[in-house]
Formats: sequence, structure tokens, C-alpha cells
Amino acid sequence: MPELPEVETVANGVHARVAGLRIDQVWTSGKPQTFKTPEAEIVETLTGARIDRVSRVGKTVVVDLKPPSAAQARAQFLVHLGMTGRLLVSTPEVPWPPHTHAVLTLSDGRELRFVDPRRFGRLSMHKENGGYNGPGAEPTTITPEQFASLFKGRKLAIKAALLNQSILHGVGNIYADEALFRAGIRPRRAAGRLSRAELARLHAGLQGVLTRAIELGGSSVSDYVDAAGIRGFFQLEHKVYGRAGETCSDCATPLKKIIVGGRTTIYCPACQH
DNA sequence: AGGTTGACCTGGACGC
DNA sequence: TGCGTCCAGGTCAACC
Repeated sequence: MPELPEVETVANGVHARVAGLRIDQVWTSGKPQTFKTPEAEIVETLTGARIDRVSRVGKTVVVDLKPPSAAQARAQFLVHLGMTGRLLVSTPEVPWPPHTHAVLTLSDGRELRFVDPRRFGRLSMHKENGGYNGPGAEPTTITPEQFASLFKGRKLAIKAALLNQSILHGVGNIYADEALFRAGIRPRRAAGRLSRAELARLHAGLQGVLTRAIELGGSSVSDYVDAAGIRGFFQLEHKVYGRAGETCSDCATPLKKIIVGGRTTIYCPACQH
């Protein structure tokens, strides 16, 4: 579900609500696949730790922890929301939603809850020195030159390349299609065959669409909400994603629906080349 | 090694 | 109303 703008919105919202609080108690569901690091180790590391900062790397929410004693190593609690994951800050009297998989009781009495119906989300603990950097390059800060070099010699479709998190992390199906529309590039073009001008347009289009989406709190297609349960508004500005069967808002040509990299892809055959 | 495909899950929308 | 089918913001292991 959530891509970079949604994850950033969630991380910022959670940070604003829980930074500085201590984790007094941890409950976990026992659903094994949710826990990439063994559940017991996650519970052990979280309990008693203080939340320093909550941020985003790629599509992952990163919770920086301060251990209860200075002798213990610092750790980061990583939350990947998968397709339907939510991180919610609630007061305890609000009933747990169905598919709640982790609940952290905080020192002010509120709860940080991880809810995930489809269970594609993952919870893990990162303890290496240097902190979690994500699998690929960061799209919001990458320079046009670095961006162009990511695709050199690549034969896969540019859309598939944008979705590959080990190349560039944070972009998913919505923002890949929207960025390609802004850049006027067809999704099936070979990544390594794009001209310098096209790569420059794609870099600008991608950063533009991500920045605008972050401003609007992300896209709420069906069930995405931020830490307070509020929907985003960028879906109102989607030019192609989710618009199969409609016409292009720029030129009125019917939009085309194809499959690229196994994912539904929408583009304008007149505006994109 | 790079690239592609199917499996993993639940629930909502739609058609009959 | 109810049942079946298809589809969904994402990975990842297993293949070619």
C-alpha cells in the first residue's frame, strides 16, 4: 500500500505524537511472518526503551530507540507497512482494530499500534552501526546525475526499474506511473535506453510528484490513513494511476492499461513516448 | 547476474 | 442475499 509519501506522512505523524516517550509494555500477536526479527528479541529490545525519533527510509518507518541503560547498544525498530499496514497512536479505551499485530504501551498511557489485515507488513530490529540506510538510493535527495547513472546498461522496463527497491527505494506503483506521465515516457521503454533529456525529465517528474504528494499527506486509495487515522489527498491529483477507462486530462486521448513487471500500469499513448 | 513470475494474505467491488 | 471472481499502495524466493 504505502509508498514514500504515505510512509513519510505516517513517520512524521508518529514522531510528533510519541517522540520522547518510554515504551512500558509490548504485546505481539504471534503471527510468525509479521516478525522478520524473532518476536522475543523485538519485545525484549523495545521494552523499557525510549523513543528518540521516528523517520522514514525508503518505504520503511524507522524508530530510533534509546536503551534503558547506557551500556546497551542503540537499536532501530523498523516497520514496513506492506500493502495494508497502519501505525496508529490511540488511547487505550479505543478498541483494537481487527488484525492488530503489535501494541506498544507508552509512558503517557497511549498505545502505538501496528495493524495489518493482509500481513504483508514486517517488523524488525536493526542493530548495526551506522543506522539503517535502506536497500537503494533515496529518490527525494538524489541528484540528476546520480539518478541517471542508476539506469545505465539496464535492459528492464523503466517502470520495473523504478519499482526495484534495490535501485531506488520508496517508489511504488502509484508514483512510478505518475512520474512517467509527468516525464512523458512510456513505462515499457528500456531503462538503459532513455536519453539524457528523458532522464532529466524523469528525475524532475519523480521529485515533483513525491514533493506534492507529501504536501497533501499522501494518496488514500482505499484504506491508507496516517497515525491519527486521517486520509491523504493526493489521489485527487492522480493523472493516470487508477484512471483506467478514462481519458487523459491533458489531451483527452483514452488512457491505456497494460501490465509491466507484473503490475497494472496506466499511461497516455499520446503524451508518453 | 539480471530479469521475470508466482506466492504470500484479507477484504472490497462487481456480476450473476 | 449470496456466492464466485478479480483486484489491490509490496516484497521475495525461485526460476530462466
